[in-house]
Amino acid sequence: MHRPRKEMIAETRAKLIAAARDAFGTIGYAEASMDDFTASAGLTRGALYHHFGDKKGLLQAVIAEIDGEMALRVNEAASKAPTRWQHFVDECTTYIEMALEPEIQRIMFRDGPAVLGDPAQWPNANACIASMTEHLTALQEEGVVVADVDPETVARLINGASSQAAQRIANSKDPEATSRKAIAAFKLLLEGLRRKP
Amino acid sequence: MHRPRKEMIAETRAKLIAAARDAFGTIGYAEASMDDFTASAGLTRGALYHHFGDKKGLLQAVIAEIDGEMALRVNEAASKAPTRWQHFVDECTTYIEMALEPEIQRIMFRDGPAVLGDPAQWPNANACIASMTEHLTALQEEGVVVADVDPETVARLINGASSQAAQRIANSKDPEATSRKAIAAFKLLLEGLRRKP
DNA sequence: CCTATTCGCATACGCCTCGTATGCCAATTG
DNA sequence: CAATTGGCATACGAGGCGTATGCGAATAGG
Repeated sequence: MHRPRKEMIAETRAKLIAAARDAFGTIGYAEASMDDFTASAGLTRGALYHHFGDKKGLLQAVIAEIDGEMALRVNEAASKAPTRWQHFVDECTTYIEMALEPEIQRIMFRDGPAVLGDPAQWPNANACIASMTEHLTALQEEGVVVADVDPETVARLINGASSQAAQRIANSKDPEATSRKAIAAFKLLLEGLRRKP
Repeated sequence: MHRPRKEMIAETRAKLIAAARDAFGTIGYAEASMDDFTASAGLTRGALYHHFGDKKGLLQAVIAEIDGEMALRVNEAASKAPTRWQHFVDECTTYIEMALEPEIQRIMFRDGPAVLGDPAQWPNANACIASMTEHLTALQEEGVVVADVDPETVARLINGASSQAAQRIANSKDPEATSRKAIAAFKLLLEGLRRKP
């Protein structure tokens, strides 16, 4: 092995991110002790500060990783739709479904915004929004969606509604029924975007 | 004065809530030192623990207070609308406008959910949602809004979209323009709720 | 091949914040 | 007027964070 050094560094970073992701996703950012989860990765806080500056920096790295995964999953799930509009709707519902997962909900929709502020201003963590915005723009050009509205604004509104819907479903006593209700209401709101014939 | 005791207690509680509200709303919940803001109210943490149990308990009290104020303001602002649908729309836009205020944004939409969890499960802090839900129900009975959708679910989705919209506006370089775009997109989504003739 | 230097990471220290246990004094009660 | 309640302050211990410091291994230069 010619450069075990670089590999070791990458491995250390990966181990820290994985351990932090697990801790943040389960007990939450505030409750996660840096001493504890670095130890669970066989490291100490020294490595953390060296690579990420502080706890917030590590959270950013975790968020960037999750965001990338979400964008991949959303694109994959929606790519089979027959029409572009359906593709867009699938994208939104997939987004809600992902937001149901405790780890994503906690890190991306709760602790993340609380610690790092407005998600719209996160660096390298808006792949999903970017994708939705693109589709909305294309739909406007095709005349499917009304023209006089800002695509990214709509994407953000949808994003906000999704996270609420997901929280509601996740905390519901009957998640199945709540999910149906939420998705139905969601699709109704989306209908408002379509051009009337 | 026959019972200065009860008055003093109420005053202490009020002072703690006011001091905490100011601290939470400016520097944020996590950064707010209990020693600091109790001292700024001329008290100590002893009083805080006695009345509210812990820091979270005090946050709950602050949230309950703000929620009550928001509900009042929303109802007042929207009560002049000529039609019930317009009333409902005004309610939503007023909600967005309130969410622009840094204190409300920070406490109600960021730190609150991060510390206390799903806002839908907060005790005594859903007056706004309740009001919107009522109006949606009435609109369904009048045939203005499509019937096969759950009012509270819709109200929650709107709530989520509002908070996103507000954050976007607040962090924008041109808040005026961003606000117009957000409100326009928002109204468009609401149109999806109306029954097609 | 040997030396010098870099740097990844651990260790050690002090500060701050929180939660609890304890104590005091004023207001109420009889 | 004595007894008691309870509102609030003080004191203490534990744990988490950030910084300064140190060590050892991998690299680069001769």
